[in-house]
Amino acid sequence: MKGITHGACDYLLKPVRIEELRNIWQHVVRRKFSIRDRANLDIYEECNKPPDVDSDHVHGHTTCGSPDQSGRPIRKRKECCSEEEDEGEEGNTQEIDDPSAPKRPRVVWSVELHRKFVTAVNQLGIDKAVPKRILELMNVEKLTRENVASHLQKYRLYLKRLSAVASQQVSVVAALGGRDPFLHMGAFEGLQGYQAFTSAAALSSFTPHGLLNSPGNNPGAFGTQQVYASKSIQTVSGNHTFNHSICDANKYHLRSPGNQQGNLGQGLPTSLGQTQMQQKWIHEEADDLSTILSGNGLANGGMSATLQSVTSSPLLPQELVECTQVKIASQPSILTPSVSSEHPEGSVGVSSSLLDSCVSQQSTIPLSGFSASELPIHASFHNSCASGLGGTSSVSTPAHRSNDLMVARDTKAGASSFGSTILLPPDTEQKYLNFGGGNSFKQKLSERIADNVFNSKFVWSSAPSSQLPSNIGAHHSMCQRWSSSSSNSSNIGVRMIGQTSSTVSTAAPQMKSDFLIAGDMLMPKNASDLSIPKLQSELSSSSCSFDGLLNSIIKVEKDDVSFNNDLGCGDFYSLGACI
DNA sequence: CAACGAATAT
DNA sequence: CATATTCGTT
Repeated sequence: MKGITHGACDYLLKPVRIEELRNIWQHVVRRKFSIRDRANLDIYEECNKPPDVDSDHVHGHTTCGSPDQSGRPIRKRKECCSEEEDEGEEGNTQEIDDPSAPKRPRVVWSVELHRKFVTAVNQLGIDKAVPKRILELMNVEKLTRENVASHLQKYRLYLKRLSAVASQQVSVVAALGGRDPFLHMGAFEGLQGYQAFTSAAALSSFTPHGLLNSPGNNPGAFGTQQVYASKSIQTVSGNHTFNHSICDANKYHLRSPGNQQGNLGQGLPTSLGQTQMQQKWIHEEADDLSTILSGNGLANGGMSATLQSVTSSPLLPQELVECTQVKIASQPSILTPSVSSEHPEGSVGVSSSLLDSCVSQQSTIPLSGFSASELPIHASFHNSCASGLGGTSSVSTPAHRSNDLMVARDTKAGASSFGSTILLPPDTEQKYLNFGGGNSFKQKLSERIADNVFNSKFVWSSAPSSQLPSNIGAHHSMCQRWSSSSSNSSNIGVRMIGQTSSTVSTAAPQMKSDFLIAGDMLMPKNASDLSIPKLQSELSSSSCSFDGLLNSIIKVEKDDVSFNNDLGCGDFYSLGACI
């Protein structure tokens, strides 16, 4: 049946089904589908798409995002065909055999839609989330169970990947340190760092994505975020919070594990003093995270690992971003001492341990206790680049940042690929996150991260960077840059801690722009969503550096390669670990 | 039979 | 790639 070939451009090559042909034909005829401009577009698509819709939207853009902003995402285009009488008329007749009419337009999982989806999933709990229920919760008109199932499949895949990465990194970390990062550690230092970390992590993990996503998704969110953005750190956390709240508010809360509730989050928010809403979110998130973390040593480890992994993981740029943010965030948290008290040492220990391990490895300078979270990164960088670079004076080199960022950015482009690279750990089976025992952690982490990351399709890549050091040789240079950048970031972080956001903003003006770019990533298709960029840029400014670094690093490592494996110190890992 | 979820097709 | 559809299970 199929063998026919299409005339239209693309189609020429592809064999088309009769049905398809038919549909196309119908469209053409009925709709007077004119070949003109769009002609090139896939006819196929035309067929699928609802005519009206098409007309309205221009291809790519329309896709998803733009709609959301407009208000309603394109959920489904339902009517398209049906309405169109095209098929409809003959409809009855066709019903049976004629698929044409029936053909529904493909569901475009706009941010909005996805948001709903995620929310639903969160509400249900990842384990219980089945298409039918999700569909119910989503309560979207034309969505079908199949649609949801399909999306769920993808989503799960995503989570899995995410977890895999995280686990991997964790393992790596362990390997690197040799010591269990999580298990022990200096309690105290760790505390602050930890808390910071935790909160940051929590926030970051969730937020970052949220940011990216949310902005696109929720216009409202945007505005909010922006508002907060003013303060870098706070902003960051706030943003995150915001995003979440906006987007997922419901979701994340889900169930917090029975564990103690973490105060960390609170501490953060408090310090930040952001809007109630935000705080709320933050708290919640933080709580979740903290809870999770604190809940189990493992969990903690897992968290950190996860976070790290996320950050470091090449997979998602967003993730990277998040990570970055996390770090940033962490600092603020650090500021808040009160929080720490509540948390179990273990958690703290964990974080600290991470840091320590990283630090220890690096000979580089320890920024300061608090920066710990960042430190690791630092260290990692050094390590990775390491061999050659050796002790960098890293800490302060703000100047370069812009360059660094650029690099990072470019890198990112390449980076996108990594994700595939990741291996799934054996454990993977466990739902999605394997690490240690914190189920809650798992969930949350997975959820949040997933949410955010999930959609994001980063487009970073768009920026072709001639500059990119694709080669190993470049690697060194890169490293240096990074290190510098990293150092910068760390510095920033530090400053931030001590000072506040202002510093940050100052420090990384350019970053913003880069960031923006990164921001684009979120919604590749929806240029319209762009609104995000501004905010993001602001928000992320602090994080930007990180992202850039991370990304670049990651990418470099990846691209450059192979080294990673050997020592385990591979840049890649180191990053992950440190980060 | 309905719903799932993985696999596969488009 | 992102979705849709198919297919084998439960």
